[in-house]
Amino acid sequence: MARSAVTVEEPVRRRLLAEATRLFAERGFESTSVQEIVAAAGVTKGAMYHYFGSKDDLLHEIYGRVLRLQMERLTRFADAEGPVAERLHATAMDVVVTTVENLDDSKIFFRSMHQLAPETYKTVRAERRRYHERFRDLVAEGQRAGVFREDIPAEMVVDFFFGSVHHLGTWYSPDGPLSGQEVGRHFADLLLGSLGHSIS
Amino acid sequence: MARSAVTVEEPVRRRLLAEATRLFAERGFESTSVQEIVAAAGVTKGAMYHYFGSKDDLLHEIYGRVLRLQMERLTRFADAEGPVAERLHATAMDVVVTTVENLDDSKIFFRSMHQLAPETYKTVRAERRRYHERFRDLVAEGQRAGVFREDIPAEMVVDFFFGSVHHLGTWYSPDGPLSGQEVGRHFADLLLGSLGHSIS
Amino acid sequence: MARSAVTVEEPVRRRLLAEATRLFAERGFESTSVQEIVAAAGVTKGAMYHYFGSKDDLLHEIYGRVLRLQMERLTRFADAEGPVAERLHATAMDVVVTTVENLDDSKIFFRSMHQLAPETYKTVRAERRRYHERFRDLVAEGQRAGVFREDIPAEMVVDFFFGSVHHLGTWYSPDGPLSGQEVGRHFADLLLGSLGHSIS
Amino acid sequence: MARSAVTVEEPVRRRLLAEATRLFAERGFESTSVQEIVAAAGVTKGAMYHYFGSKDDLLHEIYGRVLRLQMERLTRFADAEGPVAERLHATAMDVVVTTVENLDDSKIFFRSMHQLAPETYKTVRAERRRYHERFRDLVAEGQRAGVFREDIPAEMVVDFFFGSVHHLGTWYSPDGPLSGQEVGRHFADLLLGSLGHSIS
DNA sequence: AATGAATGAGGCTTCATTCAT
DNA sequence: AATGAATGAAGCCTCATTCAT
Repeated sequence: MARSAVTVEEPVRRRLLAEATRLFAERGFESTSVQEIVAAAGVTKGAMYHYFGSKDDLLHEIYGRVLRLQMERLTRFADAEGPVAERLHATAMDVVVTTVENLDDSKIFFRSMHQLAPETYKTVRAERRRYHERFRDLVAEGQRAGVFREDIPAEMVVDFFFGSVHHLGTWYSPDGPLSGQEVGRHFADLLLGSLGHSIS
Repeated sequence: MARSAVTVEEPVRRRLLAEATRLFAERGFESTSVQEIVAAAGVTKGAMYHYFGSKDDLLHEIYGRVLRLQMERLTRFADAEGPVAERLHATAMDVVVTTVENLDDSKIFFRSMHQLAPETYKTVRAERRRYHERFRDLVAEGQRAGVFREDIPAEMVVDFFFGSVHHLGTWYSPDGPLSGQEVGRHFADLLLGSLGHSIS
Repeated sequence: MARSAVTVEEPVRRRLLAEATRLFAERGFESTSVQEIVAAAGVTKGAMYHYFGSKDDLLHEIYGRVLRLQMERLTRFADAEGPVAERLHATAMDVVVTTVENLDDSKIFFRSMHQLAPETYKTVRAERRRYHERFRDLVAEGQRAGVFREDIPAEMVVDFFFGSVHHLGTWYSPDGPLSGQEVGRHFADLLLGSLGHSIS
Repeated sequence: MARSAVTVEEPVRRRLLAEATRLFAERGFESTSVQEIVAAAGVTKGAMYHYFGSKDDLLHEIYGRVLRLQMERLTRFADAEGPVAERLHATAMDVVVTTVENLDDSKIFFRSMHQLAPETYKTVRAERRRYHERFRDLVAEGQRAGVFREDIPAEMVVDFFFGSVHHLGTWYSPDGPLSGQEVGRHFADLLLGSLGHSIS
């Protein structure tokens, strides 16, 4: 079964990550066995340990992918042109849309964070903090510009908002009546409103 | 073995619940072994299985306690006298204060919900829904009264706010600079603000 | 709740033995827990350990009762008057009838014998041997008298017959079409027939 | 690790089945721990659970092997040529010889049947019934042919005889004075005699 | 005569991981 | 690149029994 030498992708590796993500989201990291993952991916344990050093490693890679994606999107929107209120609104919307489009990742994120090895845990926390800081800077920028209320610490506004976003995994369903865009708009409106600014 | 009338020792059952709560919050339900729980409570496994049918049962009882407490507090504040905006503000503050006072319970709540037996899971979801509904009614009442913006579904406002509350377990620390009251005030302000109303 | 000082029976003890017999027959000695027995008898563990030294002791008492009953019946029939063939036939019938009337005892007998403490086990085996020997003597008596074939050791005839009797617990049901008397007659006929003698 | 071509070591699976059979026969299914089985087979528990789904599964496989063997032998003898009385005699002898050659299987059969999962239990009962029916057909054939007495249901004759056979495990010892052949001849003689027919 | 809390040993099973091939 | 047999540690739970009352 010869493969093209050019388009060498690693379907096995990708399948393993995909199934692991799905299963971790569905039943949690601790309640998912390596056996279940490899069975879902249609391979054997040996194959998994060929591509990943451990079950923890799988989780670690998922976190890496999520963090990279989130940061990339956030940066793109936050660094755009335009008034800060509009940028924050657009960014908040995109955060929700991205989360909804990768709901499994979101479900895994906080629920399984503690299962990471201490080293990895620290790295993820730090990366996540940078993510929050970029968002916080946007809020602070608006406060300094006088378009947002200043009596609430920007840091807390961020925790307030991202709490809501993280919670999406608990109630949002793509089969429900609302699209990610719609939820995003509402959430962004609520955020701007809570900052004493109305954009829409 | 007569008991000292003064040092009424904590009953075993209570100690088990307390230690289980602490450990589940600290490292998760799945990552906490029964052995660790009974060791922390200073009893043997047999004693635990005398009081609780299973490890799941322990978790179940914790949920029962949490739900009862939350509902009781919410009802008390929501049913008070006064303008709806003030009642919502006070209720929101109390939700935060209660959560912060029982941060371990909060950490356990969403993270370990999926480990409940399907039957129990349903019961907990239903009870939690009733809780949300009572809060939502307050928001809807204000919308009908014309004091809150009406272009966002009350249901979504509730999910938005409780997401933030649930997230507290992730970042709030009683040793930090802010008291539960302070965070509560900020959160309530943000909530009211997001509804287009300013109370403080 | 004063009791008559005269008719002091011990209903608890009796209930415990009865329920234990039923449960041991139904699911085996090892698969029946003390908890199940006392629950069925409507008492607590403490009560059971008041009357019986151990779970093994319960089993032991059941064996004692069975052995006593069997030996008593066998002796009565074997020692009666009349031709040996008639006595063997009547005895064999009675063995079957008695077994069928106490089918639970029969189910327990061989299945749980190995669970007895070595000491008790020996005693039961010895008592059972005496039982067999009395039956064997009857066969041998008939062989010496020339009414039974002599080319098969009496001992083996006894094992052959009691195997069939013990097996009753596996297939006989009091709700089935045959009474214990009927099965007894057939079995006795088969036994006599196998000895080359026809009585009915 | 190349294998010597001479001492082809018993595969782990086979060793486990062999030791389990021996131990179940010796002390019963419930009183034999998985630990004892794997220790006897010289492997670890993990190895056992690699080959068998559970302790019950081990028992199930033993039953499968026994049933297959019994049916195969019975069919071969029952379907042979010759007068029905001779065929029944030969078959009965072979049943005894086979039982004695696999005495451990026989000891396990009835004693541990109840420990099988309900599903498996039914299957085994059904298979066993087919086995009995083949034997019963032989008896009925002789009755219709007029060579066996007809006043006792063939079904009962079968239960009578197989009771004796099953009981062998209780008293027969390969170290005793009688060979399996000898016991088989006696048992077959007794069976034929009980049917009013003398063959030897 | 009887309770019920508590023990401690042991039972079955799961699981992440390794290793020779 | 991938297999699958095997390990060893750990997990949850059951159970006969004891003991103070």
